[in-house]
Amino acid sequence: MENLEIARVFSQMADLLEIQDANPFRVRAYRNAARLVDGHAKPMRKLVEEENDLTELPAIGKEMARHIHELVETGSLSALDELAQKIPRSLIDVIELPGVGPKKAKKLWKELGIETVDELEHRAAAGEVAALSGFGDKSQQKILTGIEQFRQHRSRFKLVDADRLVMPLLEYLQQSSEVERLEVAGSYRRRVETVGDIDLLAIASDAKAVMERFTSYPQVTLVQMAGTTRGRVSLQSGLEVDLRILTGPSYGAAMVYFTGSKEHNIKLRKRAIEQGSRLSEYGVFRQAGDDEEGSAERDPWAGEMVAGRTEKQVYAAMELPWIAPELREDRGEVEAAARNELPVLVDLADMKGDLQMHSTWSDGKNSIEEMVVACSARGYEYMALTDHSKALAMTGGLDARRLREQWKEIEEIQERHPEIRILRSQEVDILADGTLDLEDEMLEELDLVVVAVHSRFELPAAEQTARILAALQHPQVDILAHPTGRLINRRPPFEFQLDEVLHCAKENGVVVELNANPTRLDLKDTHLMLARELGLRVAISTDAHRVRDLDLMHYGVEQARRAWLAKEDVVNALPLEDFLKRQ
DNA sequence: GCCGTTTTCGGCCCGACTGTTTTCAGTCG
Repeated sequence: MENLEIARVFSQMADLLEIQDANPFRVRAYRNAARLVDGHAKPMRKLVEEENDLTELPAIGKEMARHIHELVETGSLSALDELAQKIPRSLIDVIELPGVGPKKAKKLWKELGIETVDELEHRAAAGEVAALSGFGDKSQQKILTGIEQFRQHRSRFKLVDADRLVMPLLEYLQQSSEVERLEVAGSYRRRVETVGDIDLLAIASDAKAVMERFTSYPQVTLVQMAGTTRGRVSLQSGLEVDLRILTGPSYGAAMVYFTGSKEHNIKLRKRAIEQGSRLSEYGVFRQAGDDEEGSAERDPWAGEMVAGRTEKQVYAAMELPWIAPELREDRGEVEAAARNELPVLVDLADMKGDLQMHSTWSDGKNSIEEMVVACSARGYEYMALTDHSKALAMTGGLDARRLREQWKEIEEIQERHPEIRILRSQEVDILADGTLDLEDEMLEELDLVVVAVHSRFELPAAEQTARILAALQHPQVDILAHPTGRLINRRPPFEFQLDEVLHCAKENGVVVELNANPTRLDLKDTHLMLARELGLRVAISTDAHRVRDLDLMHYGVEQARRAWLAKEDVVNALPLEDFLKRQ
């Protein structure tokens, strides 16, 4: 059983426990464990095999460790099965619906016998839900609308798609003279590879007017809420957008709060409490002289406000340096900040070259010279031309003869463009048996050998792993491209042992790629963190198939930042001289 | 269920909005 599946079991436990009205902290423990397991680069299966003490992991105690052992060894969890005897598992889908949480799901089930989304839809359509106490016409309608949306848009939005949807909305809002400041926060600002919704923050001279403009954006299909400081709408695309309107003195605190992650916020708030303060989206408040436990008065402005206007001030009030949004995942960044040991993250401006791109020689849309001119215009010192190898016939992959022809053209173009070094390269297919799709004598003449899997994704994990390991041990190989083969929201990674591959890459001096294409982002952040711990270097490459794809580099850099990578960790942040010397 | 510079017990983040409420619970982020 893989980490993702173990994580799923833990979230199901959490959901069912919540419906059962269990201790909310017990519920959270399962959610924390799910998150840890999902984000852990090394398979739990492996940790169990190697007889590691799982309770060493954060969020994993005795009980969770037992659960993981059971899941790895039997493929199921008796605790979940027992719980599912009492509460139907299908209610998990029901609590995903907007406006329905554990309490209401339980009520629907106990009083109307509803166990599934389908049943809920029928009964709501028949008007039976509105008759239930605690529900009403509006709740019933919201449930029906929610079910419709639930069916249409089940997956999260790729960051690049969110970018395309957010830009015009920002432009629309900024046309209003009442908007003084407007920014996107949330997972979008943390540059998470996919986003569930969009969080906007604004300072406005007239909050009501701005909220009205927001809810009347032409793309809005549903206004979920529209208060004086907070609104939420759904767009035609299915994307949900939150708008929070606030005042200057709280802007920085709200940015922190709304940027998240939730786990990062919780860590910060705990720190504030330890220091005798309180952190909310309004600011950092020094708690007024321990006025009795019973200060049940829920005044968000209670105490002396010590920070709030800028993020920097908020962090400083907690004796921390400012933390880059990409790091705010509670993966040790608060602790590192407290020790003043935050990494200096790689930046787009650090990039000195692009190490994967295609031309019309295979499946690219632009000529070599067009790509060269474009790379040069981006200030790069070098670039690698990596057209496909012959096994990928559909892309017009190059055999040895055509590759030699291509080198002649490269030579001519190189003479016309001395300002940039054109590296002779190829994206060589790793064949099913682990051999490479180009003769050794040709490989030796290349400046850079990039290898990748493009076929037989369905091989059993052991074979797939062996295949890649064999390729990495070839002495000419420099870079392993898009190592997991995943396409976000479209194709899962193929099954193999990533940690073994990373170790092997380390031993053989192979660099792993971070493919910057926003549909790939492969390796992903947690994998890259593991690579970094192993001391592997990373190549951030666009895999451009046309000139404009070269501009996708920033998605790769953002992902690298999420993995704590500094420019020293990135080979194509090296100046040309050093890059050439590295091998 | 997890966790520990005061702790192996007793904590565990904070607030807005909605709907159906005669004063607030539930949901959400």
